Amino acid sequence: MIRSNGTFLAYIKRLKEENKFDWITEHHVESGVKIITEKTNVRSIYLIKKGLAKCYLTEDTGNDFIQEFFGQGELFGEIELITNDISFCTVETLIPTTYFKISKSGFIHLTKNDKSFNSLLLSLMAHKIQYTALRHSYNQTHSLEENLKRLLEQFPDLLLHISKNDIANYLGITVRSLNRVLKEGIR
Amino acid sequence: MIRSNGTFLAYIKRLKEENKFDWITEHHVESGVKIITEKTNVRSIYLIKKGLAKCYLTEDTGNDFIQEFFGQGELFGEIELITNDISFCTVETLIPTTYFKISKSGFIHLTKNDKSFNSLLLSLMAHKIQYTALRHSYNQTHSLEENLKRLLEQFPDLLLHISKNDIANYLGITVRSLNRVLKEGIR
DNA sequence: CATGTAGAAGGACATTTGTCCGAATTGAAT
DNA sequence: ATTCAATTCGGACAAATGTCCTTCTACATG
Repeated sequence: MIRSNGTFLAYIKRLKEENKFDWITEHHVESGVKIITEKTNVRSIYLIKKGLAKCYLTEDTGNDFIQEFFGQGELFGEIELITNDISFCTVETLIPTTYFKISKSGFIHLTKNDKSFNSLLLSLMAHKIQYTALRHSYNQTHSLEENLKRLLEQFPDLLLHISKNDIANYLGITVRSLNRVLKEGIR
Repeated sequence: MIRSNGTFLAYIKRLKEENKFDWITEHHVESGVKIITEKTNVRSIYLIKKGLAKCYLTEDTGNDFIQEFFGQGELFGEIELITNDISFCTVETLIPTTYFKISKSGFIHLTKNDKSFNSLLLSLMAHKIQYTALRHSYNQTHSLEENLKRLLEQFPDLLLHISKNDIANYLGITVRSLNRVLKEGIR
């Protein structure tokens, strides 16, 4: 659910502090800002220093599917730069958020010339694939009640930060169903 | 659904033909063979030259979740080698299948010293992430009927190769529901 | 304080999907 | 062709989930 990655963040922080590369910049935005928009070009990679954002796709049905919530240390934009595609999702902040931004040329330079960076990137992507597979497997083979229970155990204060609508979209259900299960009680 | 990747396969074929590395071997197995087993160590990466396999997880409920069907050119095992974890899925052939196998040390050598390989690997993993996100997004926001319709349009002879049980597990439904929708007719 | 508005909650009913089980079908063996 | 076992299919009902809409609540504004 709320993804985070300490090692990668520490590495980028160090790169920036060493001031080797002026193409690493730091930014701060308020809640509700779209850092990346679906179906537009992506020109940089982004790394959350502090904050929370939702990564979602809007389908032709009008429904949103929340892929993941991004927390501290989460990287995004790299997929689009590698595949050379327009973005397949929107990343929107849920609370005031600080992030690092690395330009496309900077990113390409790092992947080609910085072996540590390259290996951290591979690791990060491999974990994304693994994590996603495990999540969808669990969600698809368990009841809504079990899925929600697991989620609340992992993130007890989930409901404080994230609206019910977003949680429902993350689980692929309606708010009505979410309320029902919350009411009936998590046993 | 049936994933395939031409560029990567061609690259590995060439590597093998040039005979530079004796740690690329070719294997053939019958239908129903598990190339990788869940929760065991992975010692190599595997690349399908010709054939078809299913990649699935078995949950504590006893239900299987089929992550993906692997066709020609599909790579697997790389995630586990990168994250240094035991396997999170089982890969089992559905028809007689030929595949290449590259040892862990060979794989690590390639990622570190072969820039073309490294870049093909990054691209392949990025596409896996993108593809998976789009698939689950679609499946979660559309009706069973629409999901099945889309699947059959993409793979008209799906039912010839893959059992209904596997298709149901891929879609996260029961065979009963699958039959119902097939019967009611895809409009 | 009164009023309006937006969002949250839940009742009532419709629809979808699952469970259970018996009927139909297939294929192998005699 | 007949029998048997294994598999597939689908009917009937149960349970889960969605849709629609009303009520409730909180908060902003005149």
